[in-house]
Amino acid sequence: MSSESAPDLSKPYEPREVEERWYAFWEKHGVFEASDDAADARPAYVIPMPPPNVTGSLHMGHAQRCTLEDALIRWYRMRGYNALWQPGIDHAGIATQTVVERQLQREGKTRHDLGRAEFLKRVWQWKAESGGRISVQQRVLGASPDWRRTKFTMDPDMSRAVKEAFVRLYEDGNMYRATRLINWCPTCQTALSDLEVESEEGANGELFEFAYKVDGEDGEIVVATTRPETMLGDTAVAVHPDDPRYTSLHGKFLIHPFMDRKVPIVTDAILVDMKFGTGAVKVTPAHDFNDFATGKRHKLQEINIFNLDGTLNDEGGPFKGLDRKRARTAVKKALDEKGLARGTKPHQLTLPRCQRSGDVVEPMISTQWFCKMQGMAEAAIKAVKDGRTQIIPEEWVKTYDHFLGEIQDWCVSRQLWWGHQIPAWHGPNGEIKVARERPPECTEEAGWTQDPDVLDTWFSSALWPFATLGWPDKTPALAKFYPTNPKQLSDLETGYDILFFWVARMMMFGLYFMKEVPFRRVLLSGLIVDETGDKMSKVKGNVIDPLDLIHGAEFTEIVKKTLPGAPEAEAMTKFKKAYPSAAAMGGSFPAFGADALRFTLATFPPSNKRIALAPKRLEGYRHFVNKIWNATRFSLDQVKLTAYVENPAPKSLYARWILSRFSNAVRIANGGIEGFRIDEAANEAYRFFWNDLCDWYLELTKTVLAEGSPLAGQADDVRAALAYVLEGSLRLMHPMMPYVTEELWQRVPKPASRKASIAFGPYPSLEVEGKGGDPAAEASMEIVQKAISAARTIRSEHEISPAKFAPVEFRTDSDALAKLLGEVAFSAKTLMRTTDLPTIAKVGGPRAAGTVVSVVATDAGPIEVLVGLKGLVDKATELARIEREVKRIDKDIQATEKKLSSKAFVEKAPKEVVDEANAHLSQLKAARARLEESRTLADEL
RNA sequence: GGGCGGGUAGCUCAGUGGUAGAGCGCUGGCCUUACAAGCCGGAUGUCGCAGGUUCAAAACCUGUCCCGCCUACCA
Repeated sequence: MSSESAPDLSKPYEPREVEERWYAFWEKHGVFEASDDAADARPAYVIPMPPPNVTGSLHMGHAQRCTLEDALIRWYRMRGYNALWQPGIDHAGIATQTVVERQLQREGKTRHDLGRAEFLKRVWQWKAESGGRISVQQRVLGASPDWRRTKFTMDPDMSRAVKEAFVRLYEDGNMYRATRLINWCPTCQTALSDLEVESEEGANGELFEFAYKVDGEDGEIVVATTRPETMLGDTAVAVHPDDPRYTSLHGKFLIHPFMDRKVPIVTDAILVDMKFGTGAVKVTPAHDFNDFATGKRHKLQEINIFNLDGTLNDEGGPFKGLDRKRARTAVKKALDEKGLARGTKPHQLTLPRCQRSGDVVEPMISTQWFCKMQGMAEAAIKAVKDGRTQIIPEEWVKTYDHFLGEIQDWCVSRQLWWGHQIPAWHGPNGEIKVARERPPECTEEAGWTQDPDVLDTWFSSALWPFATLGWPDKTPALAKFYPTNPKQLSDLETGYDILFFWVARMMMFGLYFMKEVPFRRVLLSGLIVDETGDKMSKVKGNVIDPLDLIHGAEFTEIVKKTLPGAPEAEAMTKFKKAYPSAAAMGGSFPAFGADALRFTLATFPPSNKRIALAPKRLEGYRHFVNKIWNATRFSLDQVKLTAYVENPAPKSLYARWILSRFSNAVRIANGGIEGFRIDEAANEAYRFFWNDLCDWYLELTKTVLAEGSPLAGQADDVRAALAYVLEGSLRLMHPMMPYVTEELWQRVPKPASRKASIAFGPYPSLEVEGKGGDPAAEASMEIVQKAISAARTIRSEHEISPAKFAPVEFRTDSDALAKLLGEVAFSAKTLMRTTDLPTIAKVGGPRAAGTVVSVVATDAGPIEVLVGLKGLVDKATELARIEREVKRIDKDIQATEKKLSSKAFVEKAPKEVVDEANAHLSQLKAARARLEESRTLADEL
């Protein structure tokens, strides 16, 4: 790295150039590469990356995945693991097909005009041109997967795995074809799995009532429905067997008003709730899940009234050709004209909608492929119960168990063209053969055709953890990275929203095909929402592109993307409403940089289900990045760090203290990342670096290194510790902030044993950096900090200008404390801004006129911090302050006395709690006495 | 309807039995020569509500209200 290309440290941190440069460097040095080599003795660790959709472009969810997974993978890598982050892209069946169909639409064509083969060519062409843009964007975030191993779920080897899996399931009797009621999306024209149906709650609908006339006699039965058009497919009306209102009608028939058929009255205690509505239910077995079951119980006819596009077919009689919505109106009108309508009531209903198209899903009878789930689900539940896979946070275990406990068979076939075509061949006489390759006897000439359907996108996703490693072949990668023994670490990190879609299915298939769980831990995190807590969606215009946060963007540019086509003013209003803190930033986002974005995303605990993205928060962490930048500059330029000292063993307090604080930070950070509490690691790094290192240590360093400092003898200690801690801090933060840490780490003094990149580690460890806790140094420094803070507070409260210097005195009866304060007096002088070195005296001596006292309680006894106010502060202000103080203390005294007067407390509470309370009380009383004294002294101001 | 989670400072959230915390915001003072993207101070809470257990509850128990999310076929 030539120094010419590196940015000038004296300027504020500019992320973009730095980020691009280091990413290229990492790729060049093969930082991300994992090894399959059986001879490689390093322990293995793997994270299968949730493959983003090929149609996708980077959104905040991806940024969150990248951040958390990259932090984990870098941490393991730095600790010497053979760490594989397996990247990939998902072919995203429906989504991709829709995109390309829309493209065709603009050319005035449909996929049917092209034919299957041509259409698929177009999709592949599209994929080659615009698919996978996302992996470029992931690089911007600093993601470090082993790109050489990128898999696309439609790659030939993935297809082979899919076929293998399907055939094995079929051969084992777990994949079967059946005709039953399934969820059908008329827009996508395909079957859907239960999971792909979303229910929209609280839609305002109505309950329409109408009458069926009884056949052969007077009388009628009134039924209620939210979907009047389905009455065209009614093949029964059900009543409760015990309902006295209808006893006389049992076994009789009703006249269908539009169709030439009689509708039987059946009794069914399962379907019918006597108390609801009229107690009579119309039964449409072909278009309602309950009715379907009822139909099976009573052997009712199943009449499908819809075409695949949702229009009425021949069974719709006079209404044939109408779509569902218009048919509803027409049927109601026709019933009314026949005098059968019996009014409507408002009714709240939940609409099942297709996850992709948003169209209302229609239950249809259809022949599909199903995968048996129950056995696999039980195994998957057991694996978590056994602890073979741990779900973190644990609260999700219940949800996981609940879902798998009630799971239905998985409808895996889709009537699409884009996807893995089902490896089954249909013969001329209805025979079916399932095979890895077309069986030789199943020729087209002999009338055999391959099943036209493709598999649910999630089918290939479910094979991801082992298919990407070469399964069904026994590859070295599979042996090394699939966690067949508990020592092979493997984590699956993702949003909880795909726990069922993906995680549970991987668990089931992993156990089924590999006989062992696909990962040792499942790490679930929350969903990123806008600043007001709303889900990000195109409609709401609140989607933020992570790249705009990283590189900066004008709001006018952003809103063109959030609500394309909408008037700018409207889009801007929505955007600013969704992000109030952005609105306060003016007209644009500055370039926050990838590190700031990552750090922000890293600070949310996984228990946080909704992560509100506040641009203001990013700003705070951008400041932090800059703080690191400046602190490093100061260390290099001012402190003149040139040498690195391994295992420093300083004698002086400050150096001992910062090493101890650092070791504490190292322990917390390691514990945090290990337990998937990256937020704890990030917060501790932030706190340590800013508060301990910058606010205290670097300030103290200045006093040690000041010209003519009596502390000059500590200079070597202080420098050695700083070099050690600074280099270590950068490594500590690298998993969360890869770029700035690399940029700075390259410049700081470091041991010769370090490799070319900070990414190679080592990560600060419990054994090295984390072992040096120094409780004595921490205790001493705490006292010093408290004493200095006390003086500062007094100065501030009395509004003594920093330009003016005040006399300060420390008083203590403890020799140890006196010694300590004597040692740090010179530093304290600067930090408290006093004219002369603070004097050290015994408690109880005479106090100068106009002196205010603050007491710092320590284990070795109290330290009184005396600040002379004479000539600096006016008397009235001082007296008023004393009054306020007296009031506060009196209140505290009362409360404490009351507590101590309680017999129960004194007798039952642990001794140390009682002692503490007593100590507290005596301190309060002493403080009270000093205040009285101060009042007298104030008179002399 | 069932399940899960949450209600703590203005905001976003930590905090699972011992004197209420952080960041941001607010506020007073400082251009103290690394950083004003900064430094030194300060204020702020009936810890949703009501009971209970306990010497002691934000935390544990019961009830209740509100808010999310997941799930379900009330016609």
